[in-house]
Amino acid sequence: MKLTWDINDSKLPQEPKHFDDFQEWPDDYVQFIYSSEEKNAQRHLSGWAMRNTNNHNCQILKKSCLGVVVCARNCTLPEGIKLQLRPAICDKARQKQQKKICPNCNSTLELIPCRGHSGYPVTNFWRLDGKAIFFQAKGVHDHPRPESKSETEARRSAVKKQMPSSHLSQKKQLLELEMGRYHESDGHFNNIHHLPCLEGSEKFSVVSDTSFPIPAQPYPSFLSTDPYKATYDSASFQANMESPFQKCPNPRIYVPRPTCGYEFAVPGYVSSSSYPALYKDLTNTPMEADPIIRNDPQYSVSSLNAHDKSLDGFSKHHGLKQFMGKTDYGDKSDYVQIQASSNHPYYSGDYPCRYASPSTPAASALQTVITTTTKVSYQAYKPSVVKYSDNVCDTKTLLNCSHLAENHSGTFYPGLKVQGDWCGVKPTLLYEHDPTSTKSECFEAVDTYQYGPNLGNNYVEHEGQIFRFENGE
DNA sequence: CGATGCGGGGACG
DNA sequence: CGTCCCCGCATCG
Repeated sequence: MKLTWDINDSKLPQEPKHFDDFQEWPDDYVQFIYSSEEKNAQRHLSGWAMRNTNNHNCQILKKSCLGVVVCARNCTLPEGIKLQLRPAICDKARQKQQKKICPNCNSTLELIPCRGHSGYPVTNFWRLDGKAIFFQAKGVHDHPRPESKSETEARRSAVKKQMPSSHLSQKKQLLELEMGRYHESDGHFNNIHHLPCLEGSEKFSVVSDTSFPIPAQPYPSFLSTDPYKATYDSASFQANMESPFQKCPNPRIYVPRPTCGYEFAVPGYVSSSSYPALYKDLTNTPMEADPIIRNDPQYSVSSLNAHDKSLDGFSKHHGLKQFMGKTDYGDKSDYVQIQASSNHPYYSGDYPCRYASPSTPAASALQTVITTTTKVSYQAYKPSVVKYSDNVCDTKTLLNCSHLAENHSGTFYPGLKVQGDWCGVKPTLLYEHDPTSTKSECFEAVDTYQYGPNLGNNYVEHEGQIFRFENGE
């Protein structure tokens, strides 16, 4: 169906039978047709950092991928995670961004350009035609996913709020605290409960790990209430869910060798504001082994925004589950594509070198990644070899954790309130509560990115994940 | 401050 | 020409 048209065709399919659900992380040579009502599509949004490219064709909007910003030393954060920041779209801002230092090792940050399309950046094309928005992507991202736009925005908003009161010393303290806690909590959902909200309410967003297949989940009915936001979230949500499966093939691309560890990709972004984001590995197995960081989108949990996640959590709480189901068709298409792409010749070469760190021992079961709003996203991986089916298995394993998650919900949730907007919808909400005010401080002084776990977010995410599992079951 | 779009221009093939 | 990229301008949140 999707190959029946090309973005450059003089005439595109009229009145498509159905519209695709918004895909936050399109990858590979894929095409989608969104409803002109879809806000994310209207805004030409993408999880990838895409910048406008002049193609001298006002009918077709072309955007090219900026890649991802990582630590020049490719250092591994305490938990085996790596920074994967979203490149600023604005050239000027990007240059500034690259002058900042890695919060973990103080080395410089590095922009990994995207060369997934015949050596050129992956390109995305958008074209509005009647009631449909045609989307076409060309190329396979040869780099890890950066933090999603929503995560970035959440981080910023959080920063703004907190900045006023933040102090460096406090920030540092917070950071330390988080780290310590982080360690303590290794890997268990339960731990999450224990985690204090370091950041302040605002900053952290938790990212769940999307590595496993996520069954369709019901969406909160309220989503429908706010079409716009709801759609957005749902879209991203779906994307996240789908991505894991779809992209499984890609893992190889990023990480050539099969490893069994968990990988965590944590984009922590802390530029001026630092939010420590705490993330935990939900899996039972801690990441003690060195987790290899992979860039695989699939694995990256980051794809899910805190919002999304929170959304999930909410949905659960609310008992709205219907929504999830809808993601399906998108998945299918993706899945197919993925398979096709699995063999991509691209990247495999460089990427590994750049990104691949020592492989980590395989972790076992579940992996959850929690990210701060800021953007730390953890990615847990399974062995690179993992396939969809494998993921499924994991999922099952993970299911065990569901109860944990629920506990979380009970525990934390209350604390986290959903204020006017949905957490899922708006990142800011997440931040608003911060149980521990102290943490919220961000360090600005150095412009480093911090990462830390966020309780609220974590909570949400966990739930979301749990949810997923349940559904899957 | 940045994200986005737009569009002129230059460099290449 | 077509493809890419750079740059400035403008709008908007």
